[in-house]
Amino acid sequence: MSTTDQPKPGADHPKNTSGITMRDVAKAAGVSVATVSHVVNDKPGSRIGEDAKRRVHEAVAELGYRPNALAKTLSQGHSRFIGLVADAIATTPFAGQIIHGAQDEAWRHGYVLLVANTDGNTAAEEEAIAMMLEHQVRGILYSTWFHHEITVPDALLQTDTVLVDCYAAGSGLPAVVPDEEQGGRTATEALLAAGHRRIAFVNTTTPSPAQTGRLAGYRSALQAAGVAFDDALVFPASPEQEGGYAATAEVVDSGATAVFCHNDRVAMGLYDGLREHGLRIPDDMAVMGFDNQDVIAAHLRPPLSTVALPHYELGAAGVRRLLGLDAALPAGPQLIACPAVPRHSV
Amino acid sequence: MSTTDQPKPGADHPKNTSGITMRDVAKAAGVSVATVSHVVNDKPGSRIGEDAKRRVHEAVAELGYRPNALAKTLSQGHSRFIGLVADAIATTPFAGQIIHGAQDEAWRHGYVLLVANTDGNTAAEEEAIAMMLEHQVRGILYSTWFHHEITVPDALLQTDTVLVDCYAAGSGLPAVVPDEEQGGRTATEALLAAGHRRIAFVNTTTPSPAQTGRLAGYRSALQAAGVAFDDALVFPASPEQEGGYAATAEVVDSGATAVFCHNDRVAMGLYDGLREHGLRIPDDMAVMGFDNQDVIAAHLRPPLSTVALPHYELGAAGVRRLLGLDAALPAGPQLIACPAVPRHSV
DNA sequence: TTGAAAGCGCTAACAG
DNA sequence: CTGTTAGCGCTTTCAA
Repeated sequence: MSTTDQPKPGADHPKNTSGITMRDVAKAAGVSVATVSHVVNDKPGSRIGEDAKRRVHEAVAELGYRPNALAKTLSQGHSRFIGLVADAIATTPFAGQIIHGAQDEAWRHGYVLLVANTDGNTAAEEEAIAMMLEHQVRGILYSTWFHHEITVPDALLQTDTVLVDCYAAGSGLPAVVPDEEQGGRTATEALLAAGHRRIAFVNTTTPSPAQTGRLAGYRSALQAAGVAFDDALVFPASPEQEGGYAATAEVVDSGATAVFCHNDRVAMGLYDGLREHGLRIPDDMAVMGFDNQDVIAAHLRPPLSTVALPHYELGAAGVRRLLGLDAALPAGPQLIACPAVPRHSV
Repeated sequence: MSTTDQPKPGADHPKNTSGITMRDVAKAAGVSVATVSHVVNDKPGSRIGEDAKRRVHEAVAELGYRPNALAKTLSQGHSRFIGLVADAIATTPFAGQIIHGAQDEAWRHGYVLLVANTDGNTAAEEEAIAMMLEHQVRGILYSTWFHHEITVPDALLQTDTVLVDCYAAGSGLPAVVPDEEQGGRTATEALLAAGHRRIAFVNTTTPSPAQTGRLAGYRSALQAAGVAFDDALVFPASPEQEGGYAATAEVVDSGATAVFCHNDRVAMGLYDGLREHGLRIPDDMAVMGFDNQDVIAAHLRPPLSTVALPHYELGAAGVRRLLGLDAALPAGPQLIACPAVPRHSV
């Protein structure tokens, strides 16, 4: 009597999967499990007779066999899991896009994504990483919903890790982040290209790579265009609608004919302010945003020209980096371009 | 010579996990693997001596042992994975919140989330489900980013499934969806409570549970308050800013003193329109939104009072349902409440 | 061209 | 109280 037909002792868990194993297929096809394994995985260099092959395929179809990925992992010694730990998948659409990009790319290479949210809570983070390690992940993507510097949880060092949308200076860990400076330059260039010379910049008051990077980009674009940088043209504002609204008067008084806003939300606030000043966009004032938050940018009146934060790409590049798929890579964080998204505010 | 010290044949894959197994711990602690298993899992009813226990714990710490969750799954016969297939995790923040809720709740019960995005593509969907089945998931959460009816992919029938934010009429599959009608009622009641009697409703033109449910809620609130329903007070509009903006004139002309908007984006458009009409919110016109899209609602001027779509809760309730944790459940879709989020537009 | 058999790391009887 | 011993489903030599 084979071991398969005697009922397993405590076996009464719900319908797991089909329950058919490779052995069942082997039996049905009249071959050994080794053979089944070979044809199911289409093993290169396996010399299996056409006939046996056919019989196996038939049996697989007949029985509705599904390989058990976990058993495969165990015997092979390495899994096809990639862990993604995020500090906030809920707050903004941003993190969702990182997940999306990571998932698609992982998928493309036969990996599946294990996700965990930590809400920025250290304990949850430790736990999440531990869980991923226990699941033998190929590596971990550690991501944050806005670009900033972090200190790496120790546990991350126990596996291959890629930082996504964040970086850790001395850690030596590979990181993938948006190219804030190029983004700032791109935004400014759009304004310059429309003929503006007196361009205001409403920057955030929050210290961050976005704050310094976008400013640097703004300056470099100005310089490249031969326009002198004027300190009096950059205005600090909280990075939300309220900040943009509040900055309106100053911007208008500065005599600028165009504004580059630190982000789309600021631009949205500014739209309101400008309207109250009786100014039309883009005729009286051109405005560029940043982030390309669809809910906002695409539906303001007029639709907002902006620069996109490449979250999807960050996620995708993160897994490529983890899998060692990208060619020669620079030292330091890998920069992902922020493309212009022209609409009608310039 | 034990089998452990001879180098494995083709073993040269990257640093997986620590690489130390239970056997190593057993050896170091001078006990058997069974004993280690018992203490590591703190098995109830296992009578292990304090001393042995201590030695095992020490060895675990010393060696940095991590249990291999996959091996555990294999030997136990069932995994701690829950699959989440989503049609669009990127487009809106909504799907992200479903993932978040599902992840938190799964976590709470010792499960981990496997996510897959399908972009609504049937082939990707089949593939995603197959992959989850192969990973022996405990069950699958099939979710959509907006509430609507779907037809269930066959493959889903092979495991326990819960529909999240969608439903399939004859399928018999459990579903968890937002209570649109209660939401509509809640929104309307807020307006009623502020003393309004002539309340307009800008509804979407898209047929959906949201369209009919919110309208039903609006009517029932009116009726409960003894206000006659007036067909001339409901206006169709595309469910975006543009729709709300376009509906402004009609709403104003209707003589309504308050409006319930199908969603926050419509409300945002209406804000613009109202402003152009020189009307103040809420003094000249009170407005209620729906969805509670943070980027918008919290930052309009004045901040928008609205009703929240409970995406986080949908995800969480989905896994609870899947795990059979919720008490007696009604036939038909399980309704999740849409709570009011009062701000300053009423 | 195919099969037998030894594991992968862990759990779960069952025997001492 | 603790150790032995079968497996879980699959891959992979190695022999036939």
